[in-house]
Amino acid sequence: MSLNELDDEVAALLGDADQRYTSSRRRLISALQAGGGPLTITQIVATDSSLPQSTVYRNLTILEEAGVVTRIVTSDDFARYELAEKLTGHHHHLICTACGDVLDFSLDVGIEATLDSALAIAAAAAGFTADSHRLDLLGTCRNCVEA
Amino acid sequence: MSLNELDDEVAALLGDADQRYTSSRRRLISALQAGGGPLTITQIVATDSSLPQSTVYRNLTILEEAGVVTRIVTSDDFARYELAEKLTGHHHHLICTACGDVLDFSLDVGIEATLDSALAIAAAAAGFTADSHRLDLLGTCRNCVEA
DNA sequence: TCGTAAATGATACTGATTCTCACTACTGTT
DNA sequence: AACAGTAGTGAGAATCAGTATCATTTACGA
Repeated sequence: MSLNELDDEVAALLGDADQRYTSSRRRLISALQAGGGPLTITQIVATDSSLPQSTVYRNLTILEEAGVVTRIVTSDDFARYELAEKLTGHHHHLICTACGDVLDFSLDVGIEATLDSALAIAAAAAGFTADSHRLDLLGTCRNCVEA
Repeated sequence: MSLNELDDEVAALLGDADQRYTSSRRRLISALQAGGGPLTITQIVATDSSLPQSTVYRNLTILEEAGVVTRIVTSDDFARYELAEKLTGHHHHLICTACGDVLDFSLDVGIEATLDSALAIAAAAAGFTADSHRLDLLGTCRNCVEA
């Protein structure tokens, strides 16, 4: 998705939620797109220091409610945000247990399909209504292995 | 695993970590086993009110370092703990996005194997050293669907 | 039994996140 | 183009799950 298409899509989603696509929110989206993976609030503010922390927190909450971004929680103390799968496509995360960094990766479509049907069966057995799945790989990233 | 076998295993793991298997820790393990899924600190204290909160926090940290329990973080504000997979076997979680509750489920061994090999390939491609995977199903539990 | 080290638990503290609120910037109307 | 009304902003205060402190208690080994 090009930056323009992304912008249009974000504008539409915000419009549906009766929210404006303000300059702060544009800069936030732009920082997230440049990030190449989920970012912490600290990373976002470091990327674009014109964004005050309170604005980042507030707008990420609004963007999440509008379905534009997704909040990712790992085991460390910092929440991370990335563009929603609606915008970037379905993917998973490599979570480094040493430094906390998170990278994206995708699986073969066939495997996703196999998984989805197995999960649907398991969910039904528990009387659970499934919305989505979340698959993360925990380990050590290239940088931390070398260190 | 019976309660006695579990006790022996926990005692061994704590011994390896130069930690004692004290009465507080026994009660903690017992509460976690009775829980049938990951529990929050609040739930643990509610289950066994003789356990002070600070002791629960401290001992869960120690038990996690000893490999006896695992800390689970979902999107709500409360960490949850469950017995480590070493003790209960590999499994996954159904996470209710309405009430935050977490239930256990398992997948067919064949599907786990397929998944593991696909993940190994993806990890290698990213220069990532994989330790384990985490697969959760997000949705609405039976109670919340009815409500 | 004694001495030492570990565990306990009430309480104080920390820090990520959320809330508050006076101020600013839009948007649509006349 | 000025106006009124509404939404967004951002600095600082408040919140609260989780962690650290430390005097007291408990348990192990000699």
